[in-house]
Amino acid sequence: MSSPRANLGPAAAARNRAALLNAARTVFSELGPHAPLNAVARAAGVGQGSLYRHFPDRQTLVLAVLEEQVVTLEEAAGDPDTDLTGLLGQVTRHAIDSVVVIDIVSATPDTPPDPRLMELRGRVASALGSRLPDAVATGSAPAGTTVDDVLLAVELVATALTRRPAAERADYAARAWKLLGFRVTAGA
Amino acid sequence: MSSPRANLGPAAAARNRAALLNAARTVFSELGPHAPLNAVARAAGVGQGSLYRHFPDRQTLVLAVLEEQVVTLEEAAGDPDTDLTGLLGQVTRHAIDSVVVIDIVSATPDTPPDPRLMELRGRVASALGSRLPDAVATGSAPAGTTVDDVLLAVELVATALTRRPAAERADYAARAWKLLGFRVTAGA
Amino acid sequence: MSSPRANLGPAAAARNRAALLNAARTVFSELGPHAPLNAVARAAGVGQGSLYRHFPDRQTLVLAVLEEQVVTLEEAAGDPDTDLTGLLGQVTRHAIDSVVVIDIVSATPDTPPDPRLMELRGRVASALGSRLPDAVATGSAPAGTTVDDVLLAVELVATALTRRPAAERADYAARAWKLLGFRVTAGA
Amino acid sequence: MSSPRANLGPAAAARNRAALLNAARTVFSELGPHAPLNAVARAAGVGQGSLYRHFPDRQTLVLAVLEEQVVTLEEAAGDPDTDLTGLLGQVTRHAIDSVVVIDIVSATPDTPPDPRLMELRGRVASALGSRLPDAVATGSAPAGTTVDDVLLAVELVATALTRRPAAERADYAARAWKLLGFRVTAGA
DNA sequence: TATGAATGAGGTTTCATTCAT
DNA sequence: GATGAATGAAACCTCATTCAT
Repeated sequence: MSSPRANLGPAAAARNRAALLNAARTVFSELGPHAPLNAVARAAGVGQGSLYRHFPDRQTLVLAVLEEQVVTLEEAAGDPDTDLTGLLGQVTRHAIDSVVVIDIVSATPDTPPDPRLMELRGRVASALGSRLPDAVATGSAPAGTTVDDVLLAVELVATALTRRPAAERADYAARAWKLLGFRVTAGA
Repeated sequence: MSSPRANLGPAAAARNRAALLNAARTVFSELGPHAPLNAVARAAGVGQGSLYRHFPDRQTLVLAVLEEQVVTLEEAAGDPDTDLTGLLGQVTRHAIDSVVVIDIVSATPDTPPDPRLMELRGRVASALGSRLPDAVATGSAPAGTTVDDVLLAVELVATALTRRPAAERADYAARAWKLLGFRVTAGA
Repeated sequence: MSSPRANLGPAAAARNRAALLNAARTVFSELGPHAPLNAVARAAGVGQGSLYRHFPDRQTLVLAVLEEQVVTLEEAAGDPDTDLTGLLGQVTRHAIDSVVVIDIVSATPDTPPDPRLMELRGRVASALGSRLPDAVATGSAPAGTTVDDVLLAVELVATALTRRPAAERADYAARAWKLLGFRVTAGA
Repeated sequence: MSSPRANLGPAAAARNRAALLNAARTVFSELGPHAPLNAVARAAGVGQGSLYRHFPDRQTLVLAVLEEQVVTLEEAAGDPDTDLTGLLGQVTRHAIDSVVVIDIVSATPDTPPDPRLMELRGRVASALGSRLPDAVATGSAPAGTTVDDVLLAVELVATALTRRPAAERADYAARAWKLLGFRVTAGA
């Protein structure tokens, strides 16, 4: 009878997916990790049902957001001129912007770690690890730092950022990296 | 007509309060920071209403749990034989046990920090600060560490523990403290 | 596993809205202005959530009931053969049937008057005002009566009906209108 | 162990009762007819239990408030110089001040009218009735007014005041009395 | 007799998820 | 494949009432 949002057919699928990812970043960032999923759908200009078709649960949606960030990181790691300091800067920026994602991933302690998350973790390790020796050599990372140490450090910082008001995050991250002994590019 | 829980009268007040605090620790620890408050009441063997009388909201309840821990810390700090390493060990143990409390306190970023939390923070700072010079002198803390640095480190560790399965927490904390350059008594 | 109410899809939306309005009239009339909203949902054969989707709060629900009545009044006012006596009769009948609605609308004195209510009031004023001069001329209303007077009279009667047992309302209204000096068609 | 409010023994009984009545007027007036009863107890500086001992339910408490007002009215009626206009002014003032009481008395339509309320009604009728003939004679009340008419008018006005913001009540009452054709002393 | 904590039923509201169209 | 209304379980919280002291 009426004409709600036009049904653009399959063509809209990709567009919708992208819109949902963007909306997810925004909404989670504004409303926190417990933002109602329908807020994401609304922000994306998409029906509830489409949200669930693309991302059957909260976790999947968040992992997709993370994956985007990892891809970006891998691209940066593809440029031979980028060093650990730069990569960590990028990771920090992501953490600052989408702070909450990390809050949702593995939200339930004592839950078997999500394999998809583990995979992303591995890819981050590769990207950062490729620059670690150089970083240690130039003093951008403490002597004796292992790849696991770097990941641990990233986790400490990213998780802590989760609790800080947006306005303080950049400063806070800077202090934390300093305390940890890493040189990190200031967030853009 | 039926026999509800007996009304033990006002005499039960203190007992109830204590029971609620214990229950809160347990329940939050098991069900996570979003555990329904009625689960706490039930675990404490207390009516819904009593919970709300003693602790008008989640935040207040959690702060009371934290306060207990701070009191313990202050007692430990009263013993001249206890050094920073020992105090941090105790803090870490608390964090491991009641991991989630930190998750709830200041759960809403961008919210003006709760003054009650700030007060507790100050007391922790005093307790730890009193031992800092010694710790730096003996190499238990990195050279140049300030009280703020110690608090930052505690925050990084405690927050990160929040995300780890219970079984891994002790190990995880040990690795983190090592990375941060602090000597810390192994969790009990 | 069980068979909850069938999800009839969006097609049911209009039907649900109507069912809720009917249920609201009935339930409020029977249980009084503080009837639990879930009683309305149940009576309408509709889920809790649907009630809240259509009518986000009690006030909105009640205003919708009132609006229906105002529409009926406007229709009656559209018929040139209807005089003030007839219109007031209709208003009185509405008040008798849905007595409580007026109890809920503007339930909180000292609250800024709801603009939606003001709008309805304006529409009632138009409908009644169009017949006032004639009514004064024929002695159906006291000499010198203004539109505001008519509204005041309606308010006095409608509010008072709120307090009377259903069985007495028609008589009570008749007495009140007589005291006020208006000729009003006996309630149907 | 502690010393809460001192238990002054039976001597305090009368004092408590009075305090509760005062508190009831204030609290109902400020919080509306649904004010929690414990707010009344608190405002009276009296324990919950004492409230219930003196006034086993809301209705009883409210009737006691009304009774006080009726007594005042009867005292005024004892003075031969007071006419209907003055008595109605007093009634109006009471209605304005304690507006809500009438809201609570017989809050449930279709409930058998409370006999205590009926008795008060009778006393009001006597007080007002004694002045009616004079009032009609002097034009302070419409010709042909019966005692029942006066009571009906009082009810209309008092009930309607219930819905008005405090600031407007005096004006509103004046308009209503004028519409009803009674001369009434302006509220003090 | 006064006190005030305890109780718990019940109303309100939200939101993850389903499903007819 | 998209849409968006419907569902209802479940959390939150309030408050009338009881009762040990």
